[in-house]
Amino acid sequence: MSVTIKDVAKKAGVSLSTVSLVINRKSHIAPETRKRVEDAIAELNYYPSRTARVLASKKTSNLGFILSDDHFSRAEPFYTKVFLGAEFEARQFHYYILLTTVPKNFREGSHIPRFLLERNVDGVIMAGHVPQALVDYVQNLELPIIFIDYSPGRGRFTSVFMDNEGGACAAVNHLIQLGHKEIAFLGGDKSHPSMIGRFQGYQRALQEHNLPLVPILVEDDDPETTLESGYSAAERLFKRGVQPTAIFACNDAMATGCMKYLKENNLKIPEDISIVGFDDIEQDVLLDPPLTTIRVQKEEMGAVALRRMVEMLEKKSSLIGQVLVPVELVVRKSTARAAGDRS
Amino acid sequence: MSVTIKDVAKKAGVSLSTVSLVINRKSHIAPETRKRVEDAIAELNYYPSRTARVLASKKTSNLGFILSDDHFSRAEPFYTKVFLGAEFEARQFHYYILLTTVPKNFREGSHIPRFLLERNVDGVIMAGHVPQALVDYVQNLELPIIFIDYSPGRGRFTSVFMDNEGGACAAVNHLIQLGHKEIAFLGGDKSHPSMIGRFQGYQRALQEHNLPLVPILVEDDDPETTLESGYSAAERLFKRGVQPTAIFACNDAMATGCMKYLKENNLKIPEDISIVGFDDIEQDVLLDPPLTTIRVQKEEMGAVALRRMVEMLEKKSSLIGQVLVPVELVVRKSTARAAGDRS
DNA sequence: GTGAAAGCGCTAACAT
DNA sequence: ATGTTAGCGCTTTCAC
Repeated sequence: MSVTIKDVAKKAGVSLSTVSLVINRKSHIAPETRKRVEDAIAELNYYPSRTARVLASKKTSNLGFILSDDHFSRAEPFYTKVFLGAEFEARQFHYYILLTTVPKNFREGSHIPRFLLERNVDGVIMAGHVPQALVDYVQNLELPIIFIDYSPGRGRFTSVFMDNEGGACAAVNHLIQLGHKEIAFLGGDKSHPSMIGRFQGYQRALQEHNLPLVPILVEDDDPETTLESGYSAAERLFKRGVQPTAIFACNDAMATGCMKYLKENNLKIPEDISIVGFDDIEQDVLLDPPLTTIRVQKEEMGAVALRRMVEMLEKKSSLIGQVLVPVELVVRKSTARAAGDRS
Repeated sequence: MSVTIKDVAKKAGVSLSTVSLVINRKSHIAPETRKRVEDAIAELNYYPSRTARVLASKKTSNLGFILSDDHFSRAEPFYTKVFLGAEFEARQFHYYILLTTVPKNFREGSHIPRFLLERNVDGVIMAGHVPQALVDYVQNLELPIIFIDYSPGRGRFTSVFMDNEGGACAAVNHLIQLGHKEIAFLGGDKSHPSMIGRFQGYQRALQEHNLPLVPILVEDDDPETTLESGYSAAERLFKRGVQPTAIFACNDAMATGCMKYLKENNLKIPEDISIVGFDDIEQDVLLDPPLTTIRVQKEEMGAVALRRMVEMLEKKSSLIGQVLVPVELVVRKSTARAAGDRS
């Protein structure tokens, strides 16, 4: 078979346990002994058998990553990138990630991820909306959990979010600095924490600049936040006879739908009206004009979650709470100085 | 700790190996003994330790799944779905899938997937274009490999493809049955095997119906197959003064670009001209009109690859060759009976 | 600081 | 058909 700890021990002229101690950096080993062992390892190109270590040490060095299937296969690869960020970070800590999906209508009695049944993970990361029944199941196993872009209704957990409020605030500040005073908010799905956060950011920016919150400029009754809802929300907004010089849309999909409406109604972007979105999806640069938006660091969200998990596992520090991943304003061509502004 | 094979043996009043034999369905066990063991397993809610099995049996029950990072995080979740299909299928065979990405510019000296260094997989599946250096590395490890939607230049391998030629042929047949006789081909990236296959399907369909291949109706000089190349290819085509009544575009992105050009030039779809694409990407239904296309079963491609891998592993049958996953015509609103046709 | 030895939970000959 | 036993490659007391 392949080279084992025994071979290393023999080559280095020490015992098995010494090699083990060197590998695991436990207790103190005489520098020269350590060197001999390390040389032997290098020469033999030795990699400890993960399986044997797991069996002997009672920790699996595996992490579960659970997503609902519809989230994962969405056209916008948000969660794919989150996973990528986590997987990349996991390499550093020598964890394997076992990725699996559960049906969005998961309930008691559904197929349970194998790595849970076999108790083959040290912890699990769940991204996006996951079924409560699954959360309960994992909790019963007493496995540490980290949520990404989600937090279950009951219980206290650690969750990683993007900075929705800060991002929205930055977006609206950008508009204000361009001289806009009549800034509409286009939103939807008011129950979603992200959407709530973004609306709060909108409010905060206005407030900080002593601009009034004009209810008639806020259009967020749609239950969805899609391209279509952006279009119809814009329609409803303008049918009210308002004349905003700028619009903050709660995400890029809605911004895109809104732009479609504006164009069809002969409003020039950004000459007549500026618009900024949120998310920085890939299509943004293909729009005409390219959309100013808030960039979300999806990979970083995954990486942060992974580091948090490792902390919980290794330092036993079970600090509970939210982690906010910073976002960033990306200025493209859909925003310009307000007409008539000469500040 | 948790319940072990020992507990089961004691409870069932048999030896360890009997339990092991029952679990692994090897040799024949008296039906009643088997029943006793199975009852004990059920009662104790016993799951064999995967780790211990791996250590004792020399097979990892893990499969590596490698993608290049840019493929995986594309906006169109093609490979995500392929992976999903493989992962889902893997559950049935009790394999874990270790998913990782490599940079597209991977070369000797790059970071090598950990599961390869640690020899912790029984085989590897690679999807999309993967670096030759990696392929060589895996081959040196003497691990079985299956490719999806790709096949390396040198060496003989098993690859899973979609049925490009059959799909293209079905698409063009559909047009012919609608009475079209002047059918243009819009393609690009002539070096890509998929594009070659699709052009062959176009040819075959014409041939089967005794229609001539008119070179001036073929426009495939663009090195890309994007929305933009679809637009410019259409432009070049029509600037030649031809008047096709239908167009087969080699993928939906090009079809979309082509539609944009047609609309700008006041050609009505499908009244004046029919168009069919290939891929069935999610945006198709949002187009105006919704695009008739060829559906590719992405999940099935992953599932097929996985089953093939399991066969290689378990039956040692190393049948080498291509596997074609069937595709399917999806008729929407972009195709209609040819004007003036009354068959 | 280093070595000896007892497992970790299972499989796989080999006996019976 | 079933039991006995020797590992698989490593970690981890416990001596020295």
